[in-house]
Amino acid sequence: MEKVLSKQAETAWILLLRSQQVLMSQVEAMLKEAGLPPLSWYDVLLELDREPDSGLRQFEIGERVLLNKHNLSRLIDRLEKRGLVKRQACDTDGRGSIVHITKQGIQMKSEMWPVYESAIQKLIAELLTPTQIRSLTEIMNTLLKGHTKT
Amino acid sequence: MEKVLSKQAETAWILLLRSQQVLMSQVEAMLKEAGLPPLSWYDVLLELDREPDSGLRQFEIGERVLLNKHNLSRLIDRLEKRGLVKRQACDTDGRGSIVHITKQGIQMKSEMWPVYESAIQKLIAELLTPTQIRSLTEIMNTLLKGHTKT
DNA sequence: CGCTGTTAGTTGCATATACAACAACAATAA
DNA sequence: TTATTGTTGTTGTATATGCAACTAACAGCG
Repeated sequence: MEKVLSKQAETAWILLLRSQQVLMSQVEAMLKEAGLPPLSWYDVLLELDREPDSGLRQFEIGERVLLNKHNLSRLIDRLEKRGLVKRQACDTDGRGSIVHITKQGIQMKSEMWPVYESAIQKLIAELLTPTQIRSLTEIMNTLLKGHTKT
Repeated sequence: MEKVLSKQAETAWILLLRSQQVLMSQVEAMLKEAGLPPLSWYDVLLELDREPDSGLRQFEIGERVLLNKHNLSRLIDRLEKRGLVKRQACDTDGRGSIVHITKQGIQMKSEMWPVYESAIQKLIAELLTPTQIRSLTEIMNTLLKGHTKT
């Protein structure tokens, strides 16, 4: 039995938490400053834009964006209310709807991307070396894979 | 002028976001399963426990925990309502109060720690090598230092 | 002293999230 | 067919968060 918890791991965890808070709020602030909606909207629009023809069921969006259905249901409401997205009755499954991105949605997505991109540029790309970026990618992949177990 | 944004950095960012979501929800789930309050409570209790005699002003807590005053004000309300914390009028500054941790607060903190610790153990320490943990620490420090500029 | 600007903290309001209960349908088995 | 169970999605409710307006108190200056 090894030491209960290495101080190292705890420190890393705390820093991870803090940086996530800071980075997220920075990105959201940049989007807001540009008069654009929050990041979660972009996530959904991006996924929908990848399937412009077939669209996506809500639960499919939920899987890709890591949102549970409660929130997603209302998030789609908001998107639909602004005309960025539209729901269509699903032929093969009477319960659900298929969500499609609209022209305005595509437009919004393309407006958000430059802001988002420059945020990533400024907050990540400019600060880290290529090696660190690779390392970060690897570490995050490891952490993500770990969670599925249990 | 280099490429606008390396695909690498974008990937790293996405993974960072995803892992944040997953890790946070896992930790919160573990705490909830143990019938314990959310992580933000622990953060505040921890900081207060470091100054058991002098206590802390609210804005000091806010600085350490990265919470803005609006949320903090109500978070302290909730903590106070459960008797984990108590506000005292501040002698030297009539506006504000000094927050102290109570016996029950210390108790709660010590109940939360094992759960929190085992969460970090399981979600971080067990998955990463010591080298990766060091690397993660360094990268997060870099990202955090970066944000203060501008 | 009064005046101004700043800071600490609270509150109202709109919005966002989590959880549970529910309705509608699908899929399977008897 | 009917019954049963699981899945998709919505809604009610409680709670949490962000923002702006507000109060109260500090600090500096005439």
